[in-house]
Amino acid sequence: MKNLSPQEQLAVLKRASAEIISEQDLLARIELSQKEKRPMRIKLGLDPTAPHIHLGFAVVLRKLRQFQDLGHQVVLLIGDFTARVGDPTGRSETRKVLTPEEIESNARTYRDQFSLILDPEKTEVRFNSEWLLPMSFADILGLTSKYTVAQLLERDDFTKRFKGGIPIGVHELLYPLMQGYDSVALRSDVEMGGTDQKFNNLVGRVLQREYDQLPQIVFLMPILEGLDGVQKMSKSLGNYVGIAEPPNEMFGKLMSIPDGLMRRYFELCTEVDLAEVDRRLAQDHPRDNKFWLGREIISIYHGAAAARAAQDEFVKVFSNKENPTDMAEFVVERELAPEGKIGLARLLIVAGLAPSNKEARRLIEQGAVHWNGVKRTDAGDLELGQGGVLKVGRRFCRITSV
RNA sequence: GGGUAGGUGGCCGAGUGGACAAUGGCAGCAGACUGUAAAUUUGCCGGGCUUCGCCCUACGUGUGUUCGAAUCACACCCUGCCCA
Repeated sequence: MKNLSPQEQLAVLKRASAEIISEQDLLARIELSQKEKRPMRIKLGLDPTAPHIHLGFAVVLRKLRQFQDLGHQVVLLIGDFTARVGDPTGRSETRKVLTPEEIESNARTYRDQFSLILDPEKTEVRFNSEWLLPMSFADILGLTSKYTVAQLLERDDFTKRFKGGIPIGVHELLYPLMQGYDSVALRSDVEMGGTDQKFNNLVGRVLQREYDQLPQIVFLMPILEGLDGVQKMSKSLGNYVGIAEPPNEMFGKLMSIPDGLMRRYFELCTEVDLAEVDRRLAQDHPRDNKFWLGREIISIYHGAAAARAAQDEFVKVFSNKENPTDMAEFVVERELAPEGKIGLARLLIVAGLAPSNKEARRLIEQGAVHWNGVKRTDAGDLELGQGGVLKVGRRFCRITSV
């Protein structure tokens, strides 16, 4: 793939991208890179607190992987400094400064996590405290003098907050500048991000010019909607599919996306030809198409065999209402069940199937709880006998007693 | 620095001395239906318990007034807006 012409590279890269600022610049930079035999430096900024990669994040990472396959250098920038200073929600706790050892161990964690998609050999991991921490107030004034308040307020969310009377911390105003300065420090040729990063990434271009560098190309990927189909996929919203999740989990979650989102997922999460997708979406049963989608995505991370098995398991459990092949196990200690009996509500709690007694009783009353396939609506003592399968809503747990 | 409005459960947002664990909406959870989709519909939605009931903790923080406070007073903290 390395030997592709600049035009061909651009064609590969454009697939599923949202916006490239600008395409001409990118083409020219690729040409420059070939002429100078110097790989382009592709920057992606990351929040140090999110080492759990989901499909939405993978959209960007898989694009980075393409850059690598085309022979370019990926630089993962961990915003450890930015994160420490930044606390938009205004919690009072200040994050502690990382020790060199912690930084090193974090860097390893990142490499491990990201190597599920990226080629670790071609990935450079950097932390922005490296250059932001030593800056003096004079340095900061120098940096801030290169930008105006009006320019910063152009950012959409700042404008909204400003007009809506929602507070904006001065330090928040500085974020875009810090991020932009990262590009200067890294001498990045391309900065990758979701469309929500457009403003920040553009600041990098301006600052690079100020520091006599070629402005980076801003390469934006679409933001993938989460399982709810409305909000962006994110860990904190809980509407995500992690790429390291077990195949069965992934399959189940993917089956719950709205039908209308299937094409989008095909486009952003797989390499399947979109013409083929459109053809099948138009004629086949949505359920079958969603099965197909699930298999395609899972194949990327777990292989085709695992994907197939995940579908079979899904059919077994949810279509045929059988017990899953694998389920969580919980052993009831003797103290908990003196005479082989335990309160059902109590059992749900200790087995981690309900967060509180109240919630457990609620679930029981509402008919969400089955013991060995029989619905139990009594929160009272349960005869454990030889043990059995406890089902609460969609979750299963195998119970055994000692 | 002055004036003014405000801080309520995951979010939005009512309540302005007792009937308030706090109307309503969203989100969430569970049941029915189904393709673990959508739509629809029903119930739940702070916690504990010996659960048709009882108890504890909660309405920015702290004190106080009251038989009784989310609601009143005082102080403090925080935020918006206007003026300087």
